[in-house]
Order: sequence, then structure tokens, then C-alpha cells
Amino acid sequence: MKRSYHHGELRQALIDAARQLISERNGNDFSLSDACRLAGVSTAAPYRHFADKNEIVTEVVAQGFADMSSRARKETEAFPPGAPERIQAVGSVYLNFAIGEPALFRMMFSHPCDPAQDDVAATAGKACFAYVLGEVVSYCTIHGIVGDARMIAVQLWTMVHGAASLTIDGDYAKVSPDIDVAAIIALGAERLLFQLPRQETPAAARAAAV
Amino acid sequence: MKRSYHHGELRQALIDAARQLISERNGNDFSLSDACRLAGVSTAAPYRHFADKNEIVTEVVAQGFADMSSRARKETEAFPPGAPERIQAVGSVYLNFAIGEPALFRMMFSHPCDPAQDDVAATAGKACFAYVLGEVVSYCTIHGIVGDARMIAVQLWTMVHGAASLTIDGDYAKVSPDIDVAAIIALGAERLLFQLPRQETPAAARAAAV
DNA sequence: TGTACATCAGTGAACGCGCGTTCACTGATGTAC
DNA sequence: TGTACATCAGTGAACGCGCGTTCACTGATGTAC
Repeated sequence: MKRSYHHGELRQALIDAARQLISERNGNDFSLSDACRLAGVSTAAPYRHFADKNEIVTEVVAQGFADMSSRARKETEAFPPGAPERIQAVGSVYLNFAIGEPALFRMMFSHPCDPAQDDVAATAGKACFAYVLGEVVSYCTIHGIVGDARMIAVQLWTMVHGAASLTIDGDYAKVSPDIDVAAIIALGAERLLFQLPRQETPAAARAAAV
Repeated sequence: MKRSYHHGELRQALIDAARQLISERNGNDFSLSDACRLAGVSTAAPYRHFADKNEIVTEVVAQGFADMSSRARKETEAFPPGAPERIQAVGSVYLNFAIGEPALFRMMFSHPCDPAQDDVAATAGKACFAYVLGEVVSYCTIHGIVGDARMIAVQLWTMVHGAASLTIDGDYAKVSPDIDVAAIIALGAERLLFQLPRQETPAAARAAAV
């Protein structure tokens, strides 16, 4: 791979470098200088593509959410609408994303959204949340689950997010080394969604018949 | 309040200053120099009481957990063992602690525990978690809740933690401005604990008779 | 096709800054006599 | 009770460092003719 004077893909290369450093340094702040070193450019180069360091961070967060969304989409579309496997797939993607890149996960969810600029991070976050919640709401609608579908969706999200956080932060490990996160999520999903009472609706009847 | 050459309470004063700065700067790293300024001492003074900056942070985290534990203890002991209000009180304390000092809350739960030194932060964390989980386990035992009490406790913890995190990080707000966190936790507690089937046990019979 | 030139993504050196930490010191305190 | 002295919690100046950002520049690229 030859390195010419003009990089060509520097903008994305810097975002990737930042993401890598965030993951490697796990929680400790990364430095823009390190990202430049990793991308093989001078420390002044980023300023051709970004206003400041924060703009790179925002972009990393946005791409993180986009990644998470596309993984969730990919895993769910393997199953038909209304399949409980779709819900499980979303939960798995969420948890595995957190475990795979814990520092990025923390950064994504705690990144303050800037109301001044058009915030790509907030937009990507909203889209990701909408997809996750939408899957649960669809399940509720299709199966005629009794109750506020939106609230049920938020509850599942909350549970999975809590499980992901406590796992990557090592808090479960403090309590006991053998806590099975997947089992916690699975049982939670049972009680917060799958076991909920249902009413007969045309859609539910169709779903039951399949 | 006179300021003599010898401070007298500098150790605790620095811990308090650090905690205050952590809360004020909300997520951004605080500087030891600022803490010294706040405590009104030179930047060399901390090194009489702490090996390095990290030792202060560890102490702040430990005291944070101790605070949370004692608040939970105080709020629960107003109700008799087995009262559902005890569970609700623990949940409220947890959520309100997070809302009150979000940056400290984040730091407490994501602080890596150092296996080298005797880690006061990890110890305080474990004690806090043990208290929270113990309350739920007690409830299960007293009421003869069917199922793995420990797992039910971890599920409630997970849900409340997720709710606290998504609240303080502004993620609920991204989804919708009118999400009622308390309602999410309350309904979650219903489905994950209060509505669970019970078996007759001497303790459950006694609790029902009261 | 070949040349002149405008563009602009890079360079590399420098900046001011605040950081955590160290050092030799100073002076308030408490104790021994 | 009064004095001498050891202790040690503070001082304040300095350190080396890496940071984010800026600056005048350079040289590769693509376009007009």
C-alpha cells in the first residue's frame, strides 16, 4: 500500500483511527495526535476535514450507532415479522456491540447532543433507538399484546441496556463471577414481553395460524 | 472560618473537592490542580495524603457507594421487612442518586477495580450491590416467590440501572421528551417481582396475615 | 498530447497551556524535660 | 509553666510532557487551452 502525499481517504481514516484508539484505551480519553500518528499524517492534517477534535468524536459516535443499527437490521431480517427471534436478535446485537467495543458503547450513549450544530450523532442515535423500539412495538401489534406497546418496548430496551452496561463495566463480576447475562436478558424478555397476555386481533390470529 | 497553615481535614476536603468538580464538569475529566484550588491549598499538598490522583478518584468512588448504601438503608428501614415499599425505596434512591450526581454515578459504576491494591472502591461497590440485591432476595423469601430469588434480584437491579443510565445520559430524551422513568421502573417491578407467582411457606403465610 | 496554472490536502515546526508530580523549604503543632 | 526540639503538613517554584490548534509552506492533482 503506497502512501502518497495526498491520502485520499483521510477523513474516514481519522474516524477509524479515533474509533480504534477509543476502543484500545478503553475509557481513557484518546488524543487527536495519536489518531494522526495512527493514520500516518501530521497533527495539522485533521483540520482540513474537521473543525476540531469534538467533530471527529461526534462522527465516531454517529458511525457507531449506524453500525449497531445495520447489524440489528441484518440479524432481524433473517426472521419473519412477528417472530420472537427478531426480538432476541436485537438484544444479542445490542449486548454484543457493547461487549465488542465497550468504550465506544459508553461514549455513544453518554455523548451529549449539541443543539447548536446539526448533530449527526444524535440523529444516528435516534434512528438506532427507533429501530430497536420499533421491533418490539411491531411484535406487540402483531401478537395483540395487551398494554402500552411503546412502554413495553422502552422497558425491554432499558433492561438490555442495563445488562450491557453492568456487564462491560464489570459490576456483575463484582457481585458474582458466574452471572449469566444472556439468561438475565432472556428471562427478562419472557416476563416483560413474551408472557404478556394477548387479545384476539386479526393480525394476532394470522400470526398464531402461521 | 479561619484558614491556618495546617488544614486539619485536608484529606477529606480534597475528596469533597474532587467529588464536586466531577459533578460540576459532568463527565469531562477533572484536574487535581482544580481540586487543590477549590480546597485552597498548593498543588503539592495532596501528596501528603494520596499516592497519586487515581487514589483520590478511588476514594471518591468508594464514598459515593457508601453514600448510596446509607441512603438506601435509611429509606428502607422506615418500612417493615417484606414491605414492597422497601423495594420501591431502593429503586428511588438508586435513580435519584444517578440524577443528583450523574457524573459521579457513571464514574462509580465504570471505575475499573484495581486488583493490585486493596481496592476501597470495589469493596464499597460490592457492599452497595449486596444491600440492593439482598433487599429483593429478602422480599422473595418472605413472600415465597417462586423462582431463583438471586436472579430476580439481578433483573430488578439491571432494569433500574438501565433506567438510571438512559435517563442521565439523555437517551430517553432522544426518543421522546415525555418518557416517565418512574413509571417504567414501577411497571418493571410489577412484572419482574410483585406479580410473580408465590407458594405457601410459613414466612409467606405470616407476611400475608400481617 | 503537452504545458501552465489554480486548487487544496497535506507538511512540519511552533505556540501556549494546563496537567501531574517533584523538590527543597518552612512554620505550626505537640511532646519531653 | 516554659523552653527546646522533632515531626510533618503544608508551601511555592519548577520540571517535563503531551495536548489541541495555528501557521506559512509545499507539492500532487486535475483542468483549460
